Amino acid sequence: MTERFNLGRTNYQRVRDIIRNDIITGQFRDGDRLKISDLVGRYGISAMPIREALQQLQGEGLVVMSANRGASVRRIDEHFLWQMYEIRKALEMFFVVELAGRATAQDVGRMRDVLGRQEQAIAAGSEENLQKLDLEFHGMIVGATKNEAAAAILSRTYDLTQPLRLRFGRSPEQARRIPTDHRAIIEAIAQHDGPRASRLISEHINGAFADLADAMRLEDDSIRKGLVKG
Amino acid sequence: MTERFNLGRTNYQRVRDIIRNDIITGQFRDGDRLKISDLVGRYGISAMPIREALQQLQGEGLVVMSANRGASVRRIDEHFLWQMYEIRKALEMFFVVELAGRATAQDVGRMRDVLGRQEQAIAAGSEENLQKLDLEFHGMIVGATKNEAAAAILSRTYDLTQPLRLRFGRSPEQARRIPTDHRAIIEAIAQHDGPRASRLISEHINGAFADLADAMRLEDDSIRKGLVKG
DNA sequence: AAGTGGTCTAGACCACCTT
DNA sequence: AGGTGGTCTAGACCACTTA
Repeated sequence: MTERFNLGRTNYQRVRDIIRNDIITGQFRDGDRLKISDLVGRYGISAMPIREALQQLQGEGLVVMSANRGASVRRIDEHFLWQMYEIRKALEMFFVVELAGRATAQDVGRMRDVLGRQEQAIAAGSEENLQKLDLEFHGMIVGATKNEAAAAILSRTYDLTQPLRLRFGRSPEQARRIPTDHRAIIEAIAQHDGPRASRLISEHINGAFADLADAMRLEDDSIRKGLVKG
Repeated sequence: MTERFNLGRTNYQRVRDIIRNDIITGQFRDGDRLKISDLVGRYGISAMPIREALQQLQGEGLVVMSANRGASVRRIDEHFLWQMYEIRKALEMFFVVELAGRATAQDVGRMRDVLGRQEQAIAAGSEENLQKLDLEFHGMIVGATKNEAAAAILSRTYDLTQPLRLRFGRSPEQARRIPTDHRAIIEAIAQHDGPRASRLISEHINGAFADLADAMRLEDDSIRKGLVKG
């Protein structure tokens, strides 16, 4: 009997999680080719488990594969970004109405707790934690009615936009707006005011999209003017 | 130079499309195990391309895989079905408001055209066509603002519920309700009445869910009483 | 302890691009 | 034609189950 380090995980799962993480944290960027031969060297396993990992990531939308041409990290332009935020609005505006209709004091307490941790993350200047807590907050809204499938879709939209958020950062005013907006949303939920919560969410998400799209356009302009190398 | 039958498609893509189709049309059912060795025999190719096809289908939600235990067709219980219909409501209630705000006569004309073909499909008793046209109608609402990602999500919820619809069929009254509901929705859109369109969509989808869930419960009861073999 | 069936590797194969 | 790199096969390997 030999030691077990394995815990029921297979190579393709491990590699999938590593590649996903490398994409989300910006190690592989937007449009980068993911060549099997490179990845074979990088991870020390053979081609097939890597291909399987890429197939799954394609299913999650992070990676694009085409026949006989291999894989690359999905390129995210402004139109695609806009689509992600529209999907978030659709899901959250709908689910927050349901939540507001039947939120308990405990639900509200949990949301306030996340809010507090967000304020700490901003004080500590941790964009990565802020992003995680933002998904936790919005996930509480969408998953509150035990709709795990909807929560998974929301989470995938975060995976797709997080690389850009990490890359472009956030101004202090933009960061401070997050807990302010969230506090107002929590109040509306606590008062069982679905329509107001829904409207506040919509405005909050519009603002988040505008901030990010502006930052993107700024970089694009810089590249065009040759100020930063592409 | 030899002849080309290939057209740039690879084995894993072909097999993926075949398996997807076999699931959607009910050849493989709800919960069936998909054993690689069976599929190797069935399709005459080796294990790896089949595994890749299954990985992709897992990404689409049709198949569930677990480490060292292989794949099976996702089992769809009432809770999961309910989640799919909630997601549809969230997407369509949101996007129909946008569409109603700026629908042209041409948009409305195209929707009426689909409506006409639905009536023909019902007259012809073709559940499969009816289902396709239903997705086409709802896809026009969600995709109208060029949100291909949202349209893709909607389409996946159809892939997941269609097998049950084909299995349980639909009473004549249930079938007739579809074009009636759709006509009312088109009218609200034509009059640029977003809130009404949104409410009508919500009711329409609630009705569709209730019909299907009832049929499912009926079969479950029959199995429990031993009237039909499981 | 054997059986079943999923997973991984090495290397052949083949599609597509460049010259 | 040659090069690059994605795809496929055969068979070994290994996790998990049943006896």
